[in-house]
Amino acid sequence: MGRPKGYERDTVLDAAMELFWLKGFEATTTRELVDHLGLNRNSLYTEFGSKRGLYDAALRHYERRWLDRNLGPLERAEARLEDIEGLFHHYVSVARRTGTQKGCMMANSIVELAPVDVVAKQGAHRFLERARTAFQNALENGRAAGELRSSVDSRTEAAFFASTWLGMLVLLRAGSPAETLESVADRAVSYGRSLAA
Amino acid sequence: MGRPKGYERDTVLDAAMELFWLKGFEATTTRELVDHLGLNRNSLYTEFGSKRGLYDAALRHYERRWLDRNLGPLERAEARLEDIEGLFHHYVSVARRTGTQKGCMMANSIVELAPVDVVAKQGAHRFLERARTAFQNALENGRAAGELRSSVDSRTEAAFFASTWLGMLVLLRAGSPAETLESVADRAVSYGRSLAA
DNA sequence: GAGGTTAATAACCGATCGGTTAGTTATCAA
DNA sequence: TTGATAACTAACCGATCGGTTATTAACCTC
Repeated sequence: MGRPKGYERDTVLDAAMELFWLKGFEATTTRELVDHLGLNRNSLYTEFGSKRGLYDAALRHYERRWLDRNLGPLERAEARLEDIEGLFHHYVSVARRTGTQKGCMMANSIVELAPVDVVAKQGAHRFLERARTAFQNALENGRAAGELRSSVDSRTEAAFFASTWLGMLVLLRAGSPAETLESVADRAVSYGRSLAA
Repeated sequence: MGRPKGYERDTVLDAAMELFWLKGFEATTTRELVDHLGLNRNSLYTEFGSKRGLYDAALRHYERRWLDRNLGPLERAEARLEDIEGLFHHYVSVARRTGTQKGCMMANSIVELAPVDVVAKQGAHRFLERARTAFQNALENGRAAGELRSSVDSRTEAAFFASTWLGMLVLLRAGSPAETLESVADRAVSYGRSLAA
């Protein structure tokens, strides 16, 4: 009942994600948002409550839309060392393909908001824990499959992979040349193989 | 001639650096700045021209004040593998010591400004090049001293170290526990040693 | 087709933003 | 002591910020 919405929430979140991803939270104005999102000012506030409410929704949208896709393979029960390699190589291809430099919205959110916003900080910790767990899962499954030496401490190694990956996300955001990303990925991959049985 | 300044430029830059470092460029207001810097509004604009002028000066101040200290050892002609290890361990101790999470102002600047600001992007590339070169210098000096295998590609390895280090800076900014940073540093150090002759 | 309901429109709000201007105060040289 | 210079104070500026408030338009049910 009532007038139907002239927008689709998912489409709006896509556009909001793009804007916040590129420019960050503070530098994105509500005017820009209403101009690009396909909904009017009033609907923005009735649907999302506030600029920050929209940002948080866009960030969750990003997690579903991108992180699930990128980290997903490492989180499967069948994950292996090659899935870690795939992740690193994926970001090299992103660097090679992309024009604009957006990096990772979640990493951007950490840097911009985590130190001064308790909600963002919690989201950051959830994300970092997820990433480390994903790497760890792939390592442990790989070890169970006999790919890795039994002596490797998967939790520690996972933290190392996660940190290198985070660094790549910053390099991506800086617009570093793809060759740099490739160097990092190559070394990360060869490090992973050095853990092999 | 004329009335003497009631502030010292270096003191002002220290305070501006702290504020911009913690909160970023956009979220720091000129009111906050004049409240904490020990100079008045008018002097801020005659001395630095604009909010952005002050930010850029504060960022250069950060480079002198912190990056020179942290990267300096790796840039010496006598730099060795142990200087790389020292850098990684240094950031673990920062994580263990610190209450607030500021990370690295330069890394924060990359994430916040590089994609939408050509000046910031140039600064980012200068910084990243400096970091990679520092690692590379330590590696090549180490190799010349017989510490490293002659087969290692110092440029590629340096990019890898730099990325892992960048990741640590993000972890620091997220307020990750010191143990996480320690895991990363330990693995980075042991990776460095795996390059030994 | 009338009444109820909800979204779209657009004018509007106080607050705060980065930045400027007018006038006062402190120092120097002569 | 006076005049030039430069930094101080503080009031002020238009623009823009995030958010709200009527009012109108589009849909449903009965």
